[in-house]
Amino acid sequence: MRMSQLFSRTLRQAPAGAESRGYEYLLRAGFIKQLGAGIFSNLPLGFRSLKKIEDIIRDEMERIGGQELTMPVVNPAEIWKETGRYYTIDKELSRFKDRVGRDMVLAMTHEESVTAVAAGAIDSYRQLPQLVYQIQTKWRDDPRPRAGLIRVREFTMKDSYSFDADHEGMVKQYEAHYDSYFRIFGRCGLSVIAVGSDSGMMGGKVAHEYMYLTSIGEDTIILCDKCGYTANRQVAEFAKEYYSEDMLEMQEVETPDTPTIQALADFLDIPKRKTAKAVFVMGTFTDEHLQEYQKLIIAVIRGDLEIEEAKLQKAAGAKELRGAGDEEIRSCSMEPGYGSPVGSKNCLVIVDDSAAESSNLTAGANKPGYHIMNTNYGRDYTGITADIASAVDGEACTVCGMPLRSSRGIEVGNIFQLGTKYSEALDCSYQDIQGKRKPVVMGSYGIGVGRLLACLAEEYHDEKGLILPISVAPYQVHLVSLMKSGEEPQQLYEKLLDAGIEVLYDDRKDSPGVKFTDAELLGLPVQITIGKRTLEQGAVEVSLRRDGEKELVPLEQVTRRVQELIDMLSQELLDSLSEAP
RNA sequence: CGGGGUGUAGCCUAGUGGCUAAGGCGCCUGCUUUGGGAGCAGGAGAUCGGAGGUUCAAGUCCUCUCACCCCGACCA
Repeated sequence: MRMSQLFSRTLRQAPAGAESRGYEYLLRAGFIKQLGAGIFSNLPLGFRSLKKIEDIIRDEMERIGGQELTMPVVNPAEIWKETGRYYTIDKELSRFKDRVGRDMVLAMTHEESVTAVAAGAIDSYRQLPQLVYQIQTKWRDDPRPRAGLIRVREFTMKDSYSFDADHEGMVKQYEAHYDSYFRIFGRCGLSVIAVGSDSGMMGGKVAHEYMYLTSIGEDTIILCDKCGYTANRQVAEFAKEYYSEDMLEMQEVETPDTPTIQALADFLDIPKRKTAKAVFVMGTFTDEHLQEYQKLIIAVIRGDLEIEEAKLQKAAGAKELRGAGDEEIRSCSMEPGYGSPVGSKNCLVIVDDSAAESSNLTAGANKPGYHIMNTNYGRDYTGITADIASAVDGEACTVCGMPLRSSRGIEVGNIFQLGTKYSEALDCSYQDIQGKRKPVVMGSYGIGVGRLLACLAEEYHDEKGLILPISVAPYQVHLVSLMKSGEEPQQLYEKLLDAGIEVLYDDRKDSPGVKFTDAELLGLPVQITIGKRTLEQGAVEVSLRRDGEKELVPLEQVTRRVQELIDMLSQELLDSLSEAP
């Protein structure tokens, strides 16, 4: 490609709102262009990178037996009603009616459609297992898109779906994906870790997320450096210490101006772990007639710990949670700041095991300025016990007991063991060897392609611009010509093309400074500089973007030398694969 | 959906209610220049996000509205 003809142009200044360096460079280098909140165009350079990522994904999907197909972005709402997601997913799922008033949705993922397709295609156990995948546009009307390509509303996702006769088969395909994903991310040059995760709206039990660890990430990961335990904070567990002793009589005490645990502990001069904290939230639930209703939830946890909302939501079985207002709390006979489940009415009580298993905790008296000492779960109040505590730095690992550490990360892929949720809802079944009809057992597996590129831009840049790995850079070579006349640059360009090398040829009439700066901004792995000065020695300069060290290469050896460098860079990425966990 | 912020040319910015809306980058033409974002001269490009209003006079003040960004809620 000639740079003088390139569709996009580089920007000297970053458009306002480019928060991270990776995003800034993608914009300035002309990879992407924003059209609306969370809506981007992929310009030719960005599109080439995305295609390279997609081809790596295709390669690896085919390796584990995947067959590519595509499914429609617009779905009749009917199948989404049958699986219930039409009702359980909120505004994130965009709905509309077609011209005759039929309910339609924009697919945010394709479990429904793939299951409907498979229902017609699969009849017999002989056809199983199956694995199909697509690289398709998804639309999710996220309430808050942000961070450039990290969190968008329209995006390209690789999604694959496995179909098996039984759980064991599904686990096999799940494990194949588990390894395949490391190969995919590795070939793109991105280091990720797999962490146990919440299955969220997908349903199912076992799930992993592939996280790229970065300070700009929006998920919090809990890890154990000793034994390798990793989990999203939403589901991360830790070893809790209980403090059990003989139960004492409840006793009300006056505790003025102590609406927080800290104030209470200071006032009574007791450790926080001797207190019980009550957190009030309103949960939205769906009854058997699919009618929504709200109910106050009081979450009780020992005062030295914090509530993890995702865990609480799951334990309560609520569709969504929001903070409760003071009046809502009082209407259930409790008092904000001095609340406890003792004497509560008309609300759902969820008790963390830390509070349930510890004795004689000081809890609110449900009147301002008073607390009750020596409350005990089971004797003084009841409720559902569950683990609703948030794992934080320094808590003990459940596996090995060593202190846990937290880190920020971005989810670039996920794998779910779905089971039969969708196959049962949409009647996707097969006949087994005994002629018995059974639902197929499914798995679903996603990779955000654009998000992956965004993570790579985040990982691979310096103060001058991008330094994308050779496997995903839009071109392999940036040929910079400083000549104002002469045939040599053009001839070299054609020679490289003939050798099958991907070249971006800067044939513009700009000054050397402009060209070098742009070459650094785009950051193509190999740079060739050809100018009068080099030609006097019958040579060109060749350098790698990542270190900038220049070598003089005779004209007739350029193609071979550049090919060597490309092979070396490619091999490095492949070599790193064996190191994957 | 709550809180905060910003909308002036392709990009970044300036602009006490008062003359024809200013500058830098980029763009076009010509000349010069060519190993690190060149120089000179000339030029194009803005219904100041939109709609109402106040005023002799609105980019500037008021109301409404739209869009985008950030924090939170939410989420892959």
